Amino acid sequence: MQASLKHPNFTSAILEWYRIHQRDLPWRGSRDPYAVWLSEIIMQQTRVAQGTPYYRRFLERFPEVSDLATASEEEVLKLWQGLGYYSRARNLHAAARKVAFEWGGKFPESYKGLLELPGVGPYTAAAIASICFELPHPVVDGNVFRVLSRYFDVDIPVDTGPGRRHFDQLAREVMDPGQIGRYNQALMEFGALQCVPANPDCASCPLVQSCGAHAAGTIGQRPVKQGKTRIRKRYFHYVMPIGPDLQTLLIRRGGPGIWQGLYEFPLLEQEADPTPAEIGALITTHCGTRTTIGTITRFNDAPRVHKLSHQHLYTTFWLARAEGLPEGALPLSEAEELPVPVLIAEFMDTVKNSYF
DNA sequence: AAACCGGGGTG
DNA sequence: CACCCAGGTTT
Repeated sequence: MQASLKHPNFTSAILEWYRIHQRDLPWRGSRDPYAVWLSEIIMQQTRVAQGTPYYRRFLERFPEVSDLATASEEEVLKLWQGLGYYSRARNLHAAARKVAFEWGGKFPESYKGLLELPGVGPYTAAAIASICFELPHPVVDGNVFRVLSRYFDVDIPVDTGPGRRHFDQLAREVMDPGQIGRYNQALMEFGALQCVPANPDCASCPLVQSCGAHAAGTIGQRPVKQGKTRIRKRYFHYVMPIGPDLQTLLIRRGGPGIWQGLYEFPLLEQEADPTPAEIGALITTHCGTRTTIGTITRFNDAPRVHKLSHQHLYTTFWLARAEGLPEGALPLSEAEELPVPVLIAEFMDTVKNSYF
């Protein structure tokens, strides 16, 4: 078994561990750039268990990159709904169009070329280049940061420029260029299953005897991160207009900010409860002066807290009887065809079951 | 360099 | 509750 020059022990142990413990994932074994790219974008900052159903649905609906390229962005976002980080979906669509319409349906076969795809950064380019084309680029993801920072007991923060450069170099030194695709997947799999973030089972680890952090007792402090993420509180008041024929209105959210391209009900962002006049003005803004508001009822007594990574959304839903809604108004059944945030999808479900 | 971007799982 | 997840883009 060939291995890296500088740390053959580490490299061969990872590969041997992988031979025994690797999971049977749907995209594993494929060297088709489209399938590998799709899996990598979906799995960015996403657990395998959460992303796998999406991967299957995308590949079934879009068997080839041309199918994805000719679809509407709205359909792509709808299929992405619930997975989060929706810029991934918009970039996925844009990248597919680039491959299909500018590059003749063929993915770039170099690291630099792959980086030109929107949504493809250093990690994803290295993953595709190594898995599909056996190009000697080490992947450096969250798993790799953790495994290397522990094995070499590195206390340089991983989320800094110097840290990034240090771990890139380290990853390069321990890689096996002779089977780079397999090795990259092995290292990530090792991080995902063996060298886990909390309470790793070091007793069963094949590298325990040479692990720096284990010897130093610093396993729980690796990797070092400096990032401090403050959570912002926001107060949303969604007003769902309901016409005489139970039609409603959804608005496409623009940028910048969360949920770009997704649909939501007319929104007032303020802490205090909106007055009937404010709700009327909101509806007028979106529907024009021909629309009139009838009874307004508060749907949820206490604000529903929707938690994102960096924001807590304290949300109240209001139902507003309305007449003279514009042409764009939709029956609820059609509204469900549009891509919406999970918060809105859950509300629409509740309304359907309790109100009508 | 730092901020921003989702939703869900886990201890 | 804090942390993390097969990260990338924008400012």
